[in-house]
Amino acid sequence: MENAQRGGRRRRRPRQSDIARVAGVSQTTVSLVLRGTTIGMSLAAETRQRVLDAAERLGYVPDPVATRLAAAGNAMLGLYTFSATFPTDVAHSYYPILAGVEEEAAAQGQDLILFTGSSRSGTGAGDPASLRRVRVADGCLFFGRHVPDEPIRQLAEDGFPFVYIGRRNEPDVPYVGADYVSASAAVLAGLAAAGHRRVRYLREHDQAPSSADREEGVLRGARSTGTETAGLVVRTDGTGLNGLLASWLDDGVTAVVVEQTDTGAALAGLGAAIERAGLRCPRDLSLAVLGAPVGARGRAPGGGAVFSGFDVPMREMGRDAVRLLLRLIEGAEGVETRRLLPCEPVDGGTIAPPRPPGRDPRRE
Amino acid sequence: MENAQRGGRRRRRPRQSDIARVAGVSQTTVSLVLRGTTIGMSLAAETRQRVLDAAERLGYVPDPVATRLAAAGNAMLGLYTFSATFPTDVAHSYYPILAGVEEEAAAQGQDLILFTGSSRSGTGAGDPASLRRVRVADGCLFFGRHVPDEPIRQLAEDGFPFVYIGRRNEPDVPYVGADYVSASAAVLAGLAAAGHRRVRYLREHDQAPSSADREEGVLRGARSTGTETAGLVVRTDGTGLNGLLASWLDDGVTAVVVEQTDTGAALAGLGAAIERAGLRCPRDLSLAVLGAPVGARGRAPGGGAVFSGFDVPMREMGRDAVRLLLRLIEGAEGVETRRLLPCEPVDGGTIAPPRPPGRDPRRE
DNA sequence: TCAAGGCGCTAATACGCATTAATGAAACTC
DNA sequence: GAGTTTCATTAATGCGTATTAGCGCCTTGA
Repeated sequence: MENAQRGGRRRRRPRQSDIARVAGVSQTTVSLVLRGTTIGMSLAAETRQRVLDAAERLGYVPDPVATRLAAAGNAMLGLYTFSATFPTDVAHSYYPILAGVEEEAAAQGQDLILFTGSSRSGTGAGDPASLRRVRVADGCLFFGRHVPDEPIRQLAEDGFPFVYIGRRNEPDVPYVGADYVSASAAVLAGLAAAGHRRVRYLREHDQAPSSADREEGVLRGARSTGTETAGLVVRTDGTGLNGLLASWLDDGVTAVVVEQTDTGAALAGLGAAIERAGLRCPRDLSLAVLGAPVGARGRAPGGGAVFSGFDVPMREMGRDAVRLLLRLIEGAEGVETRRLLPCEPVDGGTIAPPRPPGRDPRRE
Repeated sequence: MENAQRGGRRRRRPRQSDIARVAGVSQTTVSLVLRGTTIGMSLAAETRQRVLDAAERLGYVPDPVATRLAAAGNAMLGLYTFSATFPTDVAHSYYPILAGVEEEAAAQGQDLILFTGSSRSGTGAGDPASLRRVRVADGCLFFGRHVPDEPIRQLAEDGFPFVYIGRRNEPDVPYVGADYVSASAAVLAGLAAAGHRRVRYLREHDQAPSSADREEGVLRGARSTGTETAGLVVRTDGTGLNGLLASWLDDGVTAVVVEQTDTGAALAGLGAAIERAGLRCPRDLSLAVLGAPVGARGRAPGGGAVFSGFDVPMREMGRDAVRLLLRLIEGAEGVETRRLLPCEPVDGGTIAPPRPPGRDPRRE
């Protein structure tokens, strides 16, 4: 239909059969020679040379499309996200995943298809029709905080290979996630070691496995270190943070732990509240961030210090997800299909010993 | 060979012949129905519906490779870069292009295939074989500072549609670039308006169209504003900047213009030298940057001000390149295939009137 | 009643390459 | 010299889709 080659006087690209004619052999022989597939085959050196010469003379280059068709597999991995793929505001947060995926895919000789379906149809991210498109790839990676279960189950039933980036609760769903539980517990341990006993954990309202894991880690860490757990967990939609902050100070809270999600709303809001209150960190209040994306870590309010907490190994998650997906595609047995990667602790400058009891930083 | 289906229970992807069997028609009919190619054909509405139902039920998606082999389009655009696609250090510099491309591709209902030049063959980025893979897409976008000409010419000869992101010198090569010449000239005009007459332009050593354009713009701007052109252009490999800076001050230079490329080496080096010399900007020296990527603009040394200069409309270049490519794919006539987009001037805080003649900022 | 034409659908083929089964010929065995 | 084993090559087929050239049937007009 729109094949440009039909133009007319343009010389058709030479194919194997052209070489075959020139060299006086069959197309099969040409394929064998050029492919180097001497497995179980043997070719006369003289014939091989004739073919190579002819190929050289005609300027033969293999057609990658035909090659892939014949090889019954198209060496393409899909990447599908349930949020719009590249929204500007989360760019920094998800970019390392993409970078890691791309990097490893390239290393493995796979091309990457970015499915843009989520943003297109407008019917929301999980549109089943758009999701089905991923099947053009040999396998697919999924990521995004919130995910529709049903269409995925369909794919799973069909035996289509896929891997989530991020932990999932559904059984039998392969994923590569981050060990938020251990990392969060470690942060609480660090605060306790610095002397903090009254802490608040500020998290967003929504429900996602990664949020649940952080909360679990925080609670676990608090319990095992003697940190108070009453009132520890606080949910926010990003509003009323001024009031919250004030009440915490009234209560003698000396450290705040903040969940960092892709939007970063909680942290940004709290940072603004702290600056408005004229507080300095960590002198007046210690601060820790759970899961700042590597390389996009912000600066603490009023201080310019790097946030203490931990980094999420986004890039490595992307890489590992590709490796796992390829194992699944090749049908490997006995692969561990649910992996949690350790998070890198960050010893920033926002944790200090607590201020003396009774001292109200707002009075100074 | 690498046929993944053998795993056992994985259901093969349904093809048109499967649909045909279920619907009780021929594969041809399935193709006609799904393709919507009713040109000169007529199909019973009832038959059409049966086919559509079967396709839906089986979860059919067309194989992009086979589709291409049969000389039809598959609604996929390629994106190929000659540097590794996502090297960490240039991440911020190229990301907006990717974002723009993705955004527009999604809006146009096209998926995106990321081809990584540096992939399997290991023979380097411009490896011809690796480049040919792009043909599985309907068309392809290219970007990267340095580019091998020959393989591209091959594609062009075959009538394969492609667009460069970034200006190219070769005639007949479609591109979407940035108007560095005008933007650079405008920066020089701005410096002249502030009173600067003795200026230096620091550029990197390599040769790329975008660098040549900036230099041309600088010279043009200098000539038309009475700025000295002798010794204006200085090339650097990033070393010896301390000495350079000292000699400039000796010569009474009051402003420096720096080329910002994807590596940002020149700017980073100069910034360090300025800080080491204890200078403040713009009090002691005015500074302008040619082509800071939007959103990743750094801060001036010792001042914290935003660099004056101009922004490169990377995102818009990405978007426009997609639009142009689609026009080429559909074979539109009379399309302007070589486009330069205007750069956004940035009135930052690093340009001030020159210090009084004879005053040496190092003595203070 | 017959040719002309429209309708609804399919058989056959092309796309370019990889792979398997098979063939003919030469070399070797006893 | 009949049977067996290598060796070198090829015919045939498949990969999944698009397109071309019909085929049989039913109307229509004369």
